[in-house]
Amino acid sequence: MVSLVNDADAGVAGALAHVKIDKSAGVPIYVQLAEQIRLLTHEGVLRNGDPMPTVRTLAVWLGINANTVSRVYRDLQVDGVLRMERGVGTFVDGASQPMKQRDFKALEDKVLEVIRLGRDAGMTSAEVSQMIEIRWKESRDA
Amino acid sequence: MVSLVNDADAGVAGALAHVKIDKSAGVPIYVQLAEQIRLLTHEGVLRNGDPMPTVRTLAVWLGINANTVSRVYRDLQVDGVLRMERGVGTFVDGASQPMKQRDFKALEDKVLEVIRLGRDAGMTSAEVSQMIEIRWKESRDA
Amino acid sequence: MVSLVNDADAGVAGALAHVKIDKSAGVPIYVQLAEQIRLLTHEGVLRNGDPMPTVRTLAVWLGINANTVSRVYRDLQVDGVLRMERGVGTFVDGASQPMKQRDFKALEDKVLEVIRLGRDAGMTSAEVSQMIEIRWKESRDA
Amino acid sequence: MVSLVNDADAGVAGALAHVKIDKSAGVPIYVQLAEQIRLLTHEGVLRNGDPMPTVRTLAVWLGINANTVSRVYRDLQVDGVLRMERGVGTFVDGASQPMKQRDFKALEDKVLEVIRLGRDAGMTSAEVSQMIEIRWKESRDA
DNA sequence: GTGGTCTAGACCACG
DNA sequence: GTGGTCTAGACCACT
Repeated sequence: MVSLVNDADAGVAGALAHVKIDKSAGVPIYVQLAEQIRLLTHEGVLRNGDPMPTVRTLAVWLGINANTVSRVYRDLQVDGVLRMERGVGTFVDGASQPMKQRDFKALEDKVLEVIRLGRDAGMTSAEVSQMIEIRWKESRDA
Repeated sequence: MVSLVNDADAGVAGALAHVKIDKSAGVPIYVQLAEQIRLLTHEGVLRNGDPMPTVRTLAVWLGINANTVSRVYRDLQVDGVLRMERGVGTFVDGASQPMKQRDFKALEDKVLEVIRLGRDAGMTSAEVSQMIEIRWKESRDA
Repeated sequence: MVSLVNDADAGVAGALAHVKIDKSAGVPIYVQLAEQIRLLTHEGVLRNGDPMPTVRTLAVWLGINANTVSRVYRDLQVDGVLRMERGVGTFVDGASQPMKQRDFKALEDKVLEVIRLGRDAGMTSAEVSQMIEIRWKESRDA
Repeated sequence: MVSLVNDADAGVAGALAHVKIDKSAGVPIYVQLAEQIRLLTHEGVLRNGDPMPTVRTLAVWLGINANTVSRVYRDLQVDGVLRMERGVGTFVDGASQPMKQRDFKALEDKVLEVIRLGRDAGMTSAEVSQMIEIRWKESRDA
């Protein structure tokens, strides 16, 4: 399962294979991609120093435009998550510490339970996401 | 400053007080509102036959444009969640069965745990929402 | 000299008339525009609350693409200089205090002297700008 | 780790020590370098006949790519500022007369005043540079 | 009619 | 071959 496209791409081919873009979702593509990359750093799949695929390569992989990927990389660079070197490539840089594996597992388990409960009740994923957003803000303000 | 203009508005004032709109979120306002209304029907706060506030009233409450509320009502009517009666008002109609209270409580508990774990790891709410979306699709396709 | 294009545009037509874009300069267009807008806020020509021209209008005025203007507005919003309201328009927002008129006059006078001395010596404007950049960093690090 | 590989490098080591490259500036590296070399000729630090460092040496000193230095040397040769002799080296050649020391001092003083005033007003160096560019063109056209 | 997103594609700066 | 900028133009979200 080793990709031989080029060294940079091979490094994270597996990691970024998990990225899924829903073009018909209400959420803009660049937000989906940015948040999923952030998520992979928390998950520990992407770690500081790891090379990211080139803008064009990732665009092809995801079936989106290179400019869109470029915007995401730029936004994440401003945020300190990525570092772009002109003529060289893009690298994971200031990613926050990855979660401990058991913490991430715990989070994932809860997420799957939320999904099961929500789906059983006939909810949509957007509905559950909204529930997260609302409660997130409430508990922050509380 | 409680509005007593008509019974419809008074009827669900409490219920819709929980709706929160984030204008700066990536998610469009009309999606936020629609999904939150859906959520309230699952929660049992909005039940079949309940009168909804008028388009204008809700727009004022939420500080958003009346056209946006109008669109949401229209979408939810197409979806069978609301029923608009010309000259009379808008009512909750084909809402799915509300969840059993203990089921909703269980869901809410899991959601709060997800929020706690995610926030502890330094995640954003959008990041967790993306995690929900991704895992939702994966478990559906599995 | 009052422009009657529309209220928003009229408000700053005079102010933004000073903006000059050099498409063949080494400096990217979006940097030129962003810095010149910033400059106008320091100069006091653009003040908090002032409406900016629409993205498309300014693009036409400057003979550049709307996406380029859009990027500038977005960057300045992130920086807190502008505030964009969807469907409404863009406004000057968190601009720092404009300079006192005599301070600005003093700055402008010095700038004109620098230009005169540089030009007399056969320098290019880019050369003088580099001199500014170098000395700026040196005096900051000192 | 002072290089003594050849006399050319040693000759201007001090002069070129003042060159500063900002990789994250909006201005392309090759423009920064070219203008700074030009500036050093006006300043009188680099004089006709002076040997320049080899392309590779300067690239290492500045931490930039040799191709970039090479391009600058080529551009400056076309411009008549440098002369490249195959197999021998690169020399300052058609540089304009260096400024009289007191003139340069006057320019430098004004520049420092501009920097002080601009910084006090909360400006960025790019903002001041834009001011120079704009006023430069205006006073040229006037 | 506002800003926002996305695309396709050209050309440039840099290594 | 990398990222960066810019353009032209379509379509969408929102007021």
